[in-house]
Amino acid sequence: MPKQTFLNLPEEKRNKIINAAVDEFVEHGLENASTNRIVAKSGISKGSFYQYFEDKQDVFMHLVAILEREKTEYFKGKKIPSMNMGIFKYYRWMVKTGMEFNSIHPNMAQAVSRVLLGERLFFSKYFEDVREKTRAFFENMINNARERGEIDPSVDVELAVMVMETWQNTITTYIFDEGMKQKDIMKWVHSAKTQETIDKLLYVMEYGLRKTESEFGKNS
Amino acid sequence: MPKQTFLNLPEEKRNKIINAAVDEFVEHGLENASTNRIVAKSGISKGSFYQYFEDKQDVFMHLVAILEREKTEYFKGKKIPSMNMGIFKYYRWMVKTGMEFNSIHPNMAQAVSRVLLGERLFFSKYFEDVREKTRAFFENMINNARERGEIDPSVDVELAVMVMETWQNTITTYIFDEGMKQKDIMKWVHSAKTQETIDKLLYVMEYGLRKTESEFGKNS
DNA sequence: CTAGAATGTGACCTTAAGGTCACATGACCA
DNA sequence: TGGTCATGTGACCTTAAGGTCACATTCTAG
Repeated sequence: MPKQTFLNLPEEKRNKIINAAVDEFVEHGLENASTNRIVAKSGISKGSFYQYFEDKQDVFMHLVAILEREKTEYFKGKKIPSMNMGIFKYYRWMVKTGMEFNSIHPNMAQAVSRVLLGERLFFSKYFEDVREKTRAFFENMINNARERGEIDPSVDVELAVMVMETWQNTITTYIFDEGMKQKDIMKWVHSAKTQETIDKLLYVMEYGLRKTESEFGKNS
Repeated sequence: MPKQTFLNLPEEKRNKIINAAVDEFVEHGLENASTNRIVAKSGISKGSFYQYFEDKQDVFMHLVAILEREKTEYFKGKKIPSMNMGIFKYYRWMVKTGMEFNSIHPNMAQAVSRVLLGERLFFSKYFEDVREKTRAFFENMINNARERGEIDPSVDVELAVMVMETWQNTITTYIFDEGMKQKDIMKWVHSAKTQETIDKLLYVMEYGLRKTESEFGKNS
């Protein structure tokens, strides 16, 4: 957390520093952010920077705190549309309100989410072709299933591809995040518990996608 | 892609270099990987490194190519369990076979997936508390819904939390990946098409989670 | 055995990072 | 006005990055 010296600063100066840091994190993430560039952009000296913060991680933590505070306020400002709405409606409301908030504070939200959720080169131009191959494969698979009458023809192919891609990435990440903590990853992957978790995750996707668009329309 | 000089090398030497690079990428990702450390670990000189590769990205690309080739071979080796199985069964088989492959080549697979899918600090120890707060919130929400009889009591709470967390992260990332390309992000977020995509994504989750575990059992 | 090409090497270059500190500047009070 | 204490400053430190190149070593062919 920032030192008292920073909190004593006039708001304008504080904002200038924060904004410079936000820009830096948006562009370079946390690890590759440069304190030199931050001080240059915000027009303070290096010495001052270290009188305000421990290091760049300290700045970032402060940023997360600010965003969290503002988000909480924003949510409080919006009254929940109807009391006792179901869990899914509530979740939907939360996600959408969060999206709205992010679009109001695009830079700050992006800076934080870039660091927390990671910069995934998979989606960068360098790997466009790799990604396109996967997507084309899924698309083909879904179209075949439609032709065989296995899934409803009204299903949104693009959406299904997105879901399948997401699910695959989620499971891969899960396997590495969790699996690498284990001493014997092969044993862990083949264990009943792990397989059950994966099965369940896949069933959530399957049942979610089985519902056709027309059914979505009816029930919404 | 690596230069001819690298391809001429004896296999043993090539492997030593590749393994050193893999270790480096696992630990530091692509951008923070150090060629100095790679050459030190693999026991070659800096000059040689630059005779074999353009730069570290070149090494990484080669690594992706190797992994892709080996994965394709692995999949070819496994025969598909039954012909004409449904799309979801096929997807399940693919995901699981992919998992198996990754657990056989944990380092290489992790190096590549770390770079492509990103190192997400959200899951690091620094942000454990932030993440725990979100998870606790979801858990509470789900438990309440269970008590109100809104969702089946047999539903796996931990799994539902995981799905909700994933879905939220996916949507946030999607908004930034796509939204930042637009000139007016607020307009884009509020556009009918964007809202529809989000709605559909949320319905996939909703219908997926609505199905209870007991039903999973029946249909699998 | 030797000439010449191919390969291997590490000292050295520039650049930039994070971080420190002796000193300059300005605010505030006796 | 003079003195003291908080704040601001940027030259300077170490470290390490990516990359180059003149030279050493090894291999190949005549």
